[in-house]
Amino acid sequence: MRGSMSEIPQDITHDQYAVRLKKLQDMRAAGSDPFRANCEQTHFSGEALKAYIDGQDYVVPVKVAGRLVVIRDMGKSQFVKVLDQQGQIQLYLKKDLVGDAAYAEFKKLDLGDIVGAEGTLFKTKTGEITVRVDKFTLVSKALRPLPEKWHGLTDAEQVYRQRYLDLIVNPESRARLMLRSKIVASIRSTLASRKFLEVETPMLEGVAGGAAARPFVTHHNALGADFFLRIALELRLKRLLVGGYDRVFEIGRVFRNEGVSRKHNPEFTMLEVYQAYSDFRGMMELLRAIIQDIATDVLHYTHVKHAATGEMIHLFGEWRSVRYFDLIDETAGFALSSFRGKPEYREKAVEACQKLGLEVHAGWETHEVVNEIFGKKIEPTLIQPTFVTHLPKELCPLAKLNKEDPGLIDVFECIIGGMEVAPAYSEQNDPFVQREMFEKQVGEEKQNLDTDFLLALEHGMPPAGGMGVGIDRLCILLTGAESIRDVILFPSLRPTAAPSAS
RNA sequence: GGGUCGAUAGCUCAAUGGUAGAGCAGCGUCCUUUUAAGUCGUUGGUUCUGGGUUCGAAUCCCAGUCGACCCA
Repeated sequence: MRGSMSEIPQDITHDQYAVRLKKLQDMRAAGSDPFRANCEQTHFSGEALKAYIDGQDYVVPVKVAGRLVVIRDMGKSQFVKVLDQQGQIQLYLKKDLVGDAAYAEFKKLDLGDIVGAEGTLFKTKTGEITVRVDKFTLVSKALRPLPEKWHGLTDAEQVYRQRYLDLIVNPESRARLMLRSKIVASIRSTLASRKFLEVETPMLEGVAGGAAARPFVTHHNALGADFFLRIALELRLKRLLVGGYDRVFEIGRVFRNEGVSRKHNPEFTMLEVYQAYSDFRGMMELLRAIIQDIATDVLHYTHVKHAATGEMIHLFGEWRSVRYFDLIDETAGFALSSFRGKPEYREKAVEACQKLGLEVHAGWETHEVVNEIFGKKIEPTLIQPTFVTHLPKELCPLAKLNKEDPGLIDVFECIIGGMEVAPAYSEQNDPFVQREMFEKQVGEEKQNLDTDFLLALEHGMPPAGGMGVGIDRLCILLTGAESIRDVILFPSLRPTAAPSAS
């Protein structure tokens, strides 16, 4: 247990917390408040750096604020750096400029303290634009020390549990997670420019539909009812198509009660977008636009490096489009698809898996056996953006069946960097076909049948293209991250007993 | 759920059964344009937790906690 205000360890030089606490108490005893309610700021660091007029030292006045992350004490002058949202800016203090008393106060500041400073911009003899400080104020005292300045914070657990420390000392984390914000903002702007409405639909659902996944269950006390946390946005957004909102999207959290891995977090962010009077081909164009707008406006790159292979992924130009079964046949080494619908199809599919060294589980449906080839042998090899089309209908019950081949559906899976980034469909709007496919999917578990959604479809839903984009995976891809945890500010971890803050 | 690896000072890391160390941070000193500033001195340890083996355990064994990676 660390010392409270009333109990400071005897030897305060042994404990950085105690040293800082003592300084805080001294300040309070002297009548000054080290935790201010406000602090005037005219410029972020980046704006201040841009405000400097070349050759005009000590002319442009600025007020900046941020956390002290570097202190270089030169005796009667100091160079320090503060960190704010835009990055770092250097401050320069001279004893004869701020006065003896203020200078002595400044010397008592610790790394991690948050200060406000006002002064004028100049360029040091080594060329760094710096604020020459006339006045400074401690606006928040840090009682605990920062992690190491050069190596930063590397302990994965602490990086995730105490993300704020990671953001302070690891610039690459700071930049990567900020990039995520900008990516999401760019998506919103692309969709808004195409007249899509952003909506918010329930996270607490009576039926968790729209995907095949195990939901989290929670309980509403007043209603005396269990709710599921949503696993997809689809069935709600399509009701809005019925309601006459022709272009809608939602960017929101969905929850799946399944394993945790480098590619899976129990809660993750989905973009789902629906456009009436369009179809899955329209979604291809939309997805390209979304990603290419991000590349242009946020990344300022036309290609990104695939983290695992180092291969360059080209985001512009035409994207490859290929039929699911063409890829399957090619990988199997024979025309497996020619056996579709024939009695020996399963046998041939199992044979193909065995040839490829893939394990087949006895309980799998035939389409699952075939999809094992896709998941294990094909998807990981599709590094360049690829639309895989004409999937077997069993893989998705919400898509329109293909006119020429009703065993297939009018959909694409967009694969980039060996990862499924976005599935899109021509949406099923025939209430009879939809009911049949739902019933096949839920089997005996009729309580999972969203009959209210089927009722909505019976009122008529316009033909539409729909698409789901896994925002986290897209960010992994575009930021070159190695794990979903690196693009989520606070990834899910096993709870621990809360460490005492007192 | 299974396997492998990891946890040592505030942070980054050493120490292969025999006195737990270094760098940064901290504390004290010198230094009025520094760039991981420099200089001299110096404090700081429940070696993740609990058992066991041993004359002796950070180190070996068992169990647990948390994390990372791989597999399901």
